[in-house]
Amino acid sequence: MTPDTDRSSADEDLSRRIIDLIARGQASSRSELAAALGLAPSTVSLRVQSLIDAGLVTERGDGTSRGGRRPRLLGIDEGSGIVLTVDLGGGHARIGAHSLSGELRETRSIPVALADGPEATLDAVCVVFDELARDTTVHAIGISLPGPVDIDRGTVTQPSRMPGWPGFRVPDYVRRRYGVPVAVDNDANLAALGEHRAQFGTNGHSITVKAGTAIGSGIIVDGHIHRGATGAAGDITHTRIDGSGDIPCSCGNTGCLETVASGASLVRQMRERGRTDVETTADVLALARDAEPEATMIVRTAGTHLGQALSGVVNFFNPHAVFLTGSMSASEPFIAAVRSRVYEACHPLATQQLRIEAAQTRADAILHGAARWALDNLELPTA
Amino acid sequence: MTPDTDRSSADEDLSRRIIDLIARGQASSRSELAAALGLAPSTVSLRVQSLIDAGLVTERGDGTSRGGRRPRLLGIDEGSGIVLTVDLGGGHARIGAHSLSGELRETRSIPVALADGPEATLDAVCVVFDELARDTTVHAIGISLPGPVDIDRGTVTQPSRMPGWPGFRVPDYVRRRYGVPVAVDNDANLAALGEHRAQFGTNGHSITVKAGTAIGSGIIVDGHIHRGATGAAGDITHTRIDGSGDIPCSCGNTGCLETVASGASLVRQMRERGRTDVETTADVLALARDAEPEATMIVRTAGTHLGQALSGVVNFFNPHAVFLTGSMSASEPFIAAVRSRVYEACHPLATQQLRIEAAQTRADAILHGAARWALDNLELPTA
DNA sequence: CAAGGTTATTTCGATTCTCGAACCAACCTT
DNA sequence: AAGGTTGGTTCGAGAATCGAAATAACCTTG
Repeated sequence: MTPDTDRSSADEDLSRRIIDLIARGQASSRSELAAALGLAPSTVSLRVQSLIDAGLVTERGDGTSRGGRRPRLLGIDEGSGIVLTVDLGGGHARIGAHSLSGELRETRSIPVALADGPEATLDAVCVVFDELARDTTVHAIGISLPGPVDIDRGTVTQPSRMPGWPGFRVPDYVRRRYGVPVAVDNDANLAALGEHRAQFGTNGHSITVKAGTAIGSGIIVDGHIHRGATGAAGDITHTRIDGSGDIPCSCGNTGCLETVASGASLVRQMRERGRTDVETTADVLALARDAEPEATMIVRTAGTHLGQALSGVVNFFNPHAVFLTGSMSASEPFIAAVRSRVYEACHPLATQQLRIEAAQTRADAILHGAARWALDNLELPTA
Repeated sequence: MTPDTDRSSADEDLSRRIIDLIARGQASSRSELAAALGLAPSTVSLRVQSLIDAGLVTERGDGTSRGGRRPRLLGIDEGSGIVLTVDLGGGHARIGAHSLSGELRETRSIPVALADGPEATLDAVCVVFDELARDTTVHAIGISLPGPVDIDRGTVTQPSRMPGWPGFRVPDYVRRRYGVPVAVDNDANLAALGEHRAQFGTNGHSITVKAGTAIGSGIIVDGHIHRGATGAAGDITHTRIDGSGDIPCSCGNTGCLETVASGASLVRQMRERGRTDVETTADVLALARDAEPEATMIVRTAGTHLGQALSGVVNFFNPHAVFLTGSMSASEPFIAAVRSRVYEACHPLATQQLRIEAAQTRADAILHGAARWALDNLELPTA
């Protein structure tokens, strides 16, 4: 239970809402902003001016008249600086440079070994950061870490998987180098944030499921990441699935979703059926894409199982949308099976407005989310 | 997706936080408030004074010195007025009078027929309200309705169950009579709010499950009710339970939690075993309390099934606590079974701080929640 | 028991944010 | 060209907060 440590003052909030409205194209002039925010035109004007002075917003010329003076169009100042992000994975880091509106402008990929410890890993990333920021200024940095993260401290919490990392304050280390706000979170949460904000902005509830070799999810409540009491929220991989054949799971129980719907389990199922040429999730998906009957059936069944697990979650949480990412989300039969099962098993009131879709932000969902999260933590002018 | 319709201005928020801190005993003097809120002493002093002037806060004399001047103790002004609440149920209405700190001072119960329509029902409730408010003023009113509610309009949304109610604006009708803010929500949400606020205040996440003849739940995210996209959140009764015997459920599917763990299903199970003397959930619980082996076993099994359903929810949502209300929550074997299954089936990180307990607020959880909700909607002085 | 340190609260300008009303700017229609 | 319409700014007023200093009431200690 966190105390009252609002990172963002109430005053910064207005600046943030203005930027959000502009970035999402929901308001493009001062008067539209005033209408959308319900504030006096003068208030908005002053704030917009300070955002322009800070290099965050810029004027884009005049719009078309609606019977009177033409509005002066506003846009995010794309030229004044960038946001840097990195998605730290097992063997490599994916690095992104974004415009101030969050748009991904450039990506790089470098090999990293997390086992070398945080300093070595982050130093390697910073080399690329420096390149990307060569002739521009950095406004904020967002970092995605694999596994549970303590947001307030910016540390990895799971002692096991990443030697040297637990307790190491990632934001402090990186901030010392760039002097800008550094925001960290885990990959599942950031993918969810990226997709959600692209679709709904800072309203609404959604779940973003990553279905690949493993299965994980991130939860967005009212436009913000729900991390739960211990930062463990979003774990759906150990949901018990009926009729799953009681296959033992790494967690010690049997019948978990993971054992029947993860990419790893699909590979296992194919090999059990004699297809020893299959070695990765991608192999299974490739076969299914070629309409190989057995692979297609197995992928569909996995979708049904995931749909079964999601139906419980949808009934409980009643989101506006469920987004699917990860390699398996590229398979139409998979998505169709998920959809079918959820709509069949859920209460009509819960599905009446529910969207179930492949994520739009695709492969770089995590980088998009990291950029959003970094922008959420941007220091903004207050008047 | 609701637009920017903050019911409570940012200015009222400070007053609300001050009252909350005082009511929960987390601050009892101006200086403690200033420290807890991170605000200047002068700011707090001014606001406290206006709350005293409004009759919401009062001075309770001096505290003990800690080496200097003694603090002037603050308390909620219990004498200046009350909050009225009503829990509208199928055959009767439970009515409560609360102090301004939310404490339940007096309860009444009257028979009502919801089928008579909203006017007749509410008029009957108001007669009791008038009695309870005879020599005092009413500050706010909270109303619990059975079934889904549109919070913004204050209407029942399900066309089926309550003839004459759908579309009827309950708050408007009652407000015309008393001229104070009237807040409505459904029973599950209010029970959850009442229990959560009593335990955690406006922080933290929890689920409150009502296990009685039927099973329902309310969700609290960060101290506030999570209603979901269509107001349907909290539905766990149709979670599919493994090894449940595929009993058909009212929802059209089979194997729902409801078919194996609801009070109604316990009665059915007992009768199937030849105990035709059992007619209600209470009968089953009475037998279990008397250590009747079959009843005890059935209750335990129901607890295990509920625990199974909750384990999925706990992994996903990662709450600080799961509270149990309803008649079955009085059974220790039931709670023990729930606990046992959840701790067994959940990821350790999700259960590491998890509390699973019978609700403290007991029978009047809904009235407590209605009072909290009403107080959340109280109109407060802004300076 | 008086002096000096400590804690609690209030007083009092200064600052910041917002508003509303008037005003200016730029456009359209006729 | 006149009058209406929309977009935006200027400016004084009001509200909320702050910081610093003043005041109040207490404790400790020589």
